[in-house]
Amino acid sequence: MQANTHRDDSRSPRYYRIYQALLSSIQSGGLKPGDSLPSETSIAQTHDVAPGTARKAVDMLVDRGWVERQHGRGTFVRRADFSHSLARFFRLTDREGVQLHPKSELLGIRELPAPADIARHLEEPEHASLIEIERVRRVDELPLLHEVIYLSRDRFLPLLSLPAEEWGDLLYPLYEQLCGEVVFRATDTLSAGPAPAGPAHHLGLSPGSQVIEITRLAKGYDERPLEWRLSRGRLDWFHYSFDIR
Amino acid sequence: MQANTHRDDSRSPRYYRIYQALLSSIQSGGLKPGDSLPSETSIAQTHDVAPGTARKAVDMLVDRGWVERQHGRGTFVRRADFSHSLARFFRLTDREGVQLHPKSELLGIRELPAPADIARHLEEPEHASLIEIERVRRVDELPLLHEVIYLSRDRFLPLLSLPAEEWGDLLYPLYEQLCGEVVFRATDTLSAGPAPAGPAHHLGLSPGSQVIEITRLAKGYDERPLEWRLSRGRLDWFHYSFDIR
DNA sequence: GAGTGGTCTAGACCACATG
DNA sequence: ATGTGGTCTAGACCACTCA
Repeated sequence: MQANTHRDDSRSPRYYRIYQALLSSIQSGGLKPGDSLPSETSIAQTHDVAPGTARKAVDMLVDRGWVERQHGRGTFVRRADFSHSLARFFRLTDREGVQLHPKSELLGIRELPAPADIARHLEEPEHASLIEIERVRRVDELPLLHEVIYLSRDRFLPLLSLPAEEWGDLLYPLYEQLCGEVVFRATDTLSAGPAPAGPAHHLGLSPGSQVIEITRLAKGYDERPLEWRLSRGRLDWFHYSFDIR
Repeated sequence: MQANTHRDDSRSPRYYRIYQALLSSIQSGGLKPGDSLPSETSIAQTHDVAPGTARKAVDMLVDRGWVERQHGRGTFVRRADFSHSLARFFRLTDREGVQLHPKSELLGIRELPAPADIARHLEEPEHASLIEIERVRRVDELPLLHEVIYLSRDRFLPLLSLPAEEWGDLLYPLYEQLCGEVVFRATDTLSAGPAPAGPAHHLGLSPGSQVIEITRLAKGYDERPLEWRLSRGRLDWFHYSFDIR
């Protein structure tokens, strides 16, 4: 037989269409974090292509960080990992370069009607009912960040009845376990501005001091906004480096 | 014949060794930016592997940003591209999100013996002779960044005799054309601190105002430090966003 | 038309993980 | 032993660029 049965109407490459098909079943939630993808040979069979072509589609998912290969075991949908996001902007390592983990202190949680700008970010109707969480993150008792977090009340209702003692250092596992909402990606935006009295106080600054502001919009698999937060940090703790090319 | 003549002593994969060979000839300067790589078929022949294996090695170079494929023409060593580095930290887009290009104004250039910390960064002997360049970068006449740049006097001598009118907006092309020094990568580090009188004045601030500080260490192909610079910018212009996972 | 990269096939054998 | 991913072969044809 001849080598080429790829009788394609001028569409995109076959590996690319397979990549898209797999990706959309991850994004739609059909394949959840930790789930295993079909094996490469079975992907090849279902899409009627050679194994190498199926493999190339999986390669793309790996390159883009959607899945992770484990030799001999399979290929698995990755969980989002934020351990190197925010933290990287601050001096969170000790003198030997070891990563330090900040502790979270819950300052308060309440319901409120959505302010206009936050409603817009969360794609909620104006005055929709939101949950506001305020907390401080510390390393060695030194206040590193002051955070205000907004969530849809309807989707995160269980948080309102969680006793203060049971709030851990990380919120996203709580979202997942209590509310079934999984954060998949986020956009952080950095800028600077004056700190209002409350946050300034918690950071040990006088009101109006310049602070770094980090806003985050976190989204689920389906690209639906889940969380909006504003974190403020002391300028003298701020530090970040990265490589170019 | 049998499919497998890859009688490998348990070393790394063949595509990986080819990748390393190509990379080292880029890093050593044997292949310079703009040069074309050997074609994939000729790479396969010289290394005595199947075309697919050679291609995979080139894939790795492409993925890591060392080279660029041009369909039908060849594969070429990339030039470093800094257009999305520093600039991205500042509000350099207009309301429609179009990228704006800052103009550079040369404030001064002089020789001086290397201060200890800068000598260390540049891996030059203490008190080695350096060139110091001071400039301001503006968008629409608004001062965006104040920069102080340090270079080895010996390697960048031609800059000292360049008339002020001939300094363009970009330094790296000058380095390459006049001095034969090519910047290949850099590390930027962000932090904040008070501005000395000179920089503060140029940014329209009072001395001691908090500013964003961006230090950059730029290196050549051989990883030898070429340039160290300190850029200062107004906090109220500072803005950066990025995606996580 | 010759040469380049881009896609794809249909196999092979190896290394690793698990029951 | 079976199934998974990892490497590799030896071709094919297509799409693009350039002389």
